[in-house]
Amino acid sequence: MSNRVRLLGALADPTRLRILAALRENELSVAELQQVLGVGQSRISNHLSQLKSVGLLRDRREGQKAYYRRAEMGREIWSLAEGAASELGTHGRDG
Amino acid sequence: MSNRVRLLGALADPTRLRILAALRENELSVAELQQVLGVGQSRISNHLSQLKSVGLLRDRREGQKAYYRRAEMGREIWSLAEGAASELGTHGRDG
DNA sequence: TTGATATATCATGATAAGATGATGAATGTA
DNA sequence: TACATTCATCATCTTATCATGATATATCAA
Repeated sequence: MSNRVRLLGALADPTRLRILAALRENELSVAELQQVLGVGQSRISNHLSQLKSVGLLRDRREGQKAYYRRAEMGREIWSLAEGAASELGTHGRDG
Repeated sequence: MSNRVRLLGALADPTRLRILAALRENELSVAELQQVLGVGQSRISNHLSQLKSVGLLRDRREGQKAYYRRAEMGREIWSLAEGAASELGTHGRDG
């Protein structure tokens, strides 16, 4: 599948949009994202992996922790992601 | 699911991106889209239905024919859709 | 070494998405 | 009326996606 199609697919999920929104200002570790989003560890980790694989996130290892942050992306992308994320409840299961 | 998430999901498919690209300038009937994309009728019709349901397309009936055209949308959306569509071969099965 | 913590990955099951072929409804024409 | 055309919808199958729980890997501390 083409990269941009995969990128669009990565954006089309409430959990991933919430992750991206949570990382708007700061990088966060996986455990911190678990806290913020209230979802399980493997679930977070898998979504992070997908977001990283399409280039939306980067990570940084520090000891046991992995910190994730937004990658450099065109404004269009973040604008769209934030618009979509804003339609989701901050803790809503879905959207 | 939230409307914007559904919209992003609608964009995350090669066939739908090719439909949107084909409708860049003119409206087209379902049969014309079949010709242009080289895919079956029910497949086109289902994708058109989904694109319409998320607000990306509008349709117009004229006799037996149904003409589809792009709806009014923020430039971000079309820019993203066209960028993604440009990564797909004009007749490629996938991407 | 042992044990705790943080994260990734694997296996499974449930649900959703997409493709296809068949059928149905509406329109047009002879 | 009968038949063709255009499109939508339905049933089915296959494949992909997502959530969950279990296990594996890596780091750190005692």
